[in-house]
Amino acid sequence: MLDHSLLDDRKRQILKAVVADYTATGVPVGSQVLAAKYFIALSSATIRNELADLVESGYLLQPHTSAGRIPSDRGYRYFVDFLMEPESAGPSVRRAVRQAFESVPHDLEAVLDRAAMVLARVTDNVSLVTAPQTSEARIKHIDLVSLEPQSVLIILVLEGNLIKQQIVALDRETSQEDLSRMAAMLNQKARGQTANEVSDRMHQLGPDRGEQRRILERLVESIHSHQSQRQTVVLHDGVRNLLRHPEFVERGRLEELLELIEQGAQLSAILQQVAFEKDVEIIIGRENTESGLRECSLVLTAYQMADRLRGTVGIMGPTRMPYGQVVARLRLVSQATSEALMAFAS
Amino acid sequence: MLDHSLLDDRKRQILKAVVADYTATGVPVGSQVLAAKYFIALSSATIRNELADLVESGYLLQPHTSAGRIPSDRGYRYFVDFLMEPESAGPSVRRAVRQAFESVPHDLEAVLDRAAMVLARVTDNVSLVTAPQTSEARIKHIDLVSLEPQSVLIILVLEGNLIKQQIVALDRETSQEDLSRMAAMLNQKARGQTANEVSDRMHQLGPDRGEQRRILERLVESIHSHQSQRQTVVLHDGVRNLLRHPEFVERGRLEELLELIEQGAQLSAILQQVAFEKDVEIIIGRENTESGLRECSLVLTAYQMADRLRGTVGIMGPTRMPYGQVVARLRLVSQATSEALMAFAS
DNA sequence: AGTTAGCACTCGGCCAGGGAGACTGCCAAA
DNA sequence: TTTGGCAGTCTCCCTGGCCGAGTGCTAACT
Repeated sequence: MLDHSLLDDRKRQILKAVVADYTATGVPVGSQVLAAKYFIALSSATIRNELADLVESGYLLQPHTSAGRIPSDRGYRYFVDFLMEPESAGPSVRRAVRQAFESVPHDLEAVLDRAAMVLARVTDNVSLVTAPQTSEARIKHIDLVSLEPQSVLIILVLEGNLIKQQIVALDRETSQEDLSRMAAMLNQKARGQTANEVSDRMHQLGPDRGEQRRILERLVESIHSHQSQRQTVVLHDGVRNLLRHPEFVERGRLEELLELIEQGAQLSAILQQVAFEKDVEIIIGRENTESGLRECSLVLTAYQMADRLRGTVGIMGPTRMPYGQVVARLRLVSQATSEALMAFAS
Repeated sequence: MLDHSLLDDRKRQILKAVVADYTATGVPVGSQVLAAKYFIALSSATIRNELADLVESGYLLQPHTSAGRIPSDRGYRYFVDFLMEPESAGPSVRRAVRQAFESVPHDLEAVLDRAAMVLARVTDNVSLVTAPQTSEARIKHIDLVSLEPQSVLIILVLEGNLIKQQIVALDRETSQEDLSRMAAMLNQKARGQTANEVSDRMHQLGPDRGEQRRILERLVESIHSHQSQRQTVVLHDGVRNLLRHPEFVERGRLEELLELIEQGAQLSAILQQVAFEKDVEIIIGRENTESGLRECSLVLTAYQMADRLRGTVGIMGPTRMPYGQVVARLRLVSQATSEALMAFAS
């Protein structure tokens, strides 16, 4: 709001026009174009004066002397904070999103895959999706299945019907009956607790409970490993869209970006940090700490799977993007994703 | 073998040298370079004559009059069929592969992810991995878990400890006791059969078995959906490596390729068709039916998870690639993958 | 017959130079 | 404060010419 008062209304209108025109055309926009298309009442000379001011105060940049102006990161920031008008997704987009989720199976990963796909398509950018954070999810059910005499399948059902499984080798043969008994006991003790709580309580027990202890350990490990391991994975789609943007002609930048995307860990860290209280979070250009993202923007929001189960969904694209449209479409996809998940995460 | 006799020994040596030099340098190779680096006993004029012959018979191409020669698809084919010498992976590569699989959890997808990652890294190309084809896998165990009164979790353990799960809504409340009884029955009937067999037998039953029938249906569906749906997904890694190859400067070609990779279905179809009897299958340039792959080569082989459970692993890259090296490293990764899977697929 | 030296020729890559176009900044007038 | 006019600046693009690499051909050589 402090920034807000620094610009008078006409400067705001001009900044808005520059962002609008530049995001639409990709060409630096000059005073004549602005006068002709957006400010018929003003002459190009007047606009030139205002543009010069906006450059001086850091909202615009001029690539070189005889080119038009483009928004700086600061300009985009001002735009999304104060100037952007709320848009809503058009009917064809709504239809595309609806259709994408219509036939998707009742399966977490399938839904998230689909979300990534459709989001990439409707925003023409790279989509990013993380699985829900399970550290705080409560355990709903535990099942132990004997596979071979010394091999047991641990099945864990968490809130939101999130299922995790792991195969564990045992030290000695254990019958299905024994396992069932153990499972019943575990269910009684662990149900309604989070993995962390189980882990804590486990440490309070002595090291003396034999197989049950071992299974318990693996169980907790299963939750955590799934978490620390799967969560470094960021589902993504639409990398092909990057190639279409002229800002990624430079090979090096593109390669750096691709490495970031395929590697996943750093991106995951960023997506995890998204403040869930905010509706949609936008990170523009140099606001990114990651050097590879210096010329990119992220637009992120959360989807909801169950009460405390939330994940992040968003897009990555060049700083020059139609923020209003992207936000509208991201919201739409996020909501559709939540609905698709709620359908079976009850 | 017919082709083999068409080239005399010196032409073969020259073709081999051209392939070797071109794959190493990326620059069309001329008669002088060949004479200096590979055939000190011959003059460049002699080589020129031979090169002209090789161009005429279609093994080499000349990009333009005053450039050197490059291998044609036919030339590469001749090379991999008759001239390529078996290589073996170096110690640093072996170490990298070993380490990659050392800490991988006992989980199918984790192992395949890791395989894709390391394969992309050691071959500097895009890696492609499909999950095993489950249509012929036998059912080992069925488990039914009551989640909510009207919601049941179906767990299916296939050969190779391949686990599939699905949540199904029931028409009326069913207790865990009922479900356990059903599961016991299903186990007796279905164990040792393939999904297809269960499906067939199901159709022989009347439509009158109520919930059990419904569960059975879903069970079969679970196997099939997982199959038809997950199998169109091709795990991949190393797209960033594509950017490093000079043959993909053209934006259009790259985009087409990326779409193929991200879409997955067509690639999946190709990978499924890999003849498992062959050791390593190489598809060069225009031998690909898919138009996007006309300037690419695929090098593919199979990994083994259990007796009848096999999947495909391979790489996609420009036709100009060090085939010998790639084949050696692909074999290594395939073998390591098989071992990592056997460890828990018993 | 196969090989070699020599030579004229062809063709892409690279660089400098110049014209066109776009936009600016500034100044003076309204 | 706004506006018209104008000189100045900078990129883009096209052109022509040079250079080097490599070829094909012919004639001589083994």
